[in-house]
Amino acid sequence: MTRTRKPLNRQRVLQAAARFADREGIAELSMRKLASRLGVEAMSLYNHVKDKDDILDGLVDTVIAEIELPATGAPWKPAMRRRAISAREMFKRHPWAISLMESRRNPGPASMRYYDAVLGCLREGGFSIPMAGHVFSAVDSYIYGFALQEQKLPFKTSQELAVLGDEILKYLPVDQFPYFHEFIVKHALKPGYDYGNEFEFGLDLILDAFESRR
Amino acid sequence: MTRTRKPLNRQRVLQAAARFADREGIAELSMRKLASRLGVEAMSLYNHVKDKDDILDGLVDTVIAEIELPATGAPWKPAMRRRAISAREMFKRHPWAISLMESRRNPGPASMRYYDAVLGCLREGGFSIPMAGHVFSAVDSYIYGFALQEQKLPFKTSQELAVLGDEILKYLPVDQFPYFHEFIVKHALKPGYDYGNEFEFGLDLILDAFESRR
DNA sequence: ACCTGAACACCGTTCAAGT
DNA sequence: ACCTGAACACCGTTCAAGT
Repeated sequence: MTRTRKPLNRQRVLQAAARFADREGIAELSMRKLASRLGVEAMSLYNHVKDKDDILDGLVDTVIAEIELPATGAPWKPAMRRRAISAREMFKRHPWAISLMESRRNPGPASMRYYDAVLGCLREGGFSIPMAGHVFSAVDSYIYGFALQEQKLPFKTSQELAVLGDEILKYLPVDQFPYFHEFIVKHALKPGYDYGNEFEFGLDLILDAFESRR
Repeated sequence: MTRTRKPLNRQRVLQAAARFADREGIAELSMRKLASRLGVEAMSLYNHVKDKDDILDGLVDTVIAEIELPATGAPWKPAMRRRAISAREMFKRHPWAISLMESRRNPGPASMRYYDAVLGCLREGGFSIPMAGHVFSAVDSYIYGFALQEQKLPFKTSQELAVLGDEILKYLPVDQFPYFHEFIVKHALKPGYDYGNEFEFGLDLILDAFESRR
């Protein structure tokens, strides 16, 4: 009995790798498991990608491609705002992406298009070259760092925090950590607290500051 | 022949792990290699740490402890500025730290002290609790994200870029990436360009913005 | 052209056995 | 109390052999 199957290719390998990482986490991703997900042996993957590093580089470019590009010629501020929010949503969908960004140094085509579109939007929006560099650096640093912090937090909302509740206060003696204790009790535990809301506050603060310096 | 040697302990294991990561990179760190660096077999490490995750958690706390804490009661702005610069220098010393921050979720004592000191400096500096939360979130996001970007860059200065030189321009056709091309040729390749200088620009932009909203 | 079995040099971790 | 040898269940990658 012969089974027919779609032949593999680089793109199908990368798509499967992204799905796997979404579900199981990037730490679980191995050549053997990925291959078995594709109904094939690990060694077969090497016909379509160079090695595991190549897969990881490819994954970074795949997720960068999901970020909404700012339109060149559109008003720079709402355009930057939208692509920042779009980037953050991508990091929420693929929590493993942030750790991959860090370790990968080879930009793929989607990353190149991203860089060009952001710089283009800023240049056409009236920023000098050095100033466009400042905006790019500050805004992207903020996006990546926020995504990293959001992921690192053991809780995101007052509800999640309330579940930990007394547990967490035990590790937070008021005499040793008075300000941290105050922050948790008087602020983060209050209904409606959601760390995620901080994102747009900081983003708008940065964008406003650049607007007045343009 | 019996060799006497200092008995191991958790702290010595963590110190050796940090030195190893500084020299060889975090990806190279294995229980076996670390043990051999300490003149012992891998299994011995399990007498002093729970497992490899415990070492990684410990490493995060070790490097956080290297960040200069803002003094409570000191003027908030220079204090925030100094600790931000101190944090960035720590990430330069330990490039592997940023990737570890991402994956670790259990804050150790040094991280707790850090949170408390930063919040304390802001509260005593006249910020309301929610505003202190805004500052903390924005500034720390910026620090982590900048460290991540700096590490991801294939070049940091115009000199390093000049070495890549034509190599890089080959992958950057002007018709396909006009703005990126412009940025590299007219700005980043100019003598004196150093991406590291962006750090304080963005930092001061954020601090100034918060000052006017305090 | 694509896939595979066997092999190599690694991992983290456990467990019983040593001192 | 601390260290170790052997073992287990994994890794990524190569190579020659299959179709």
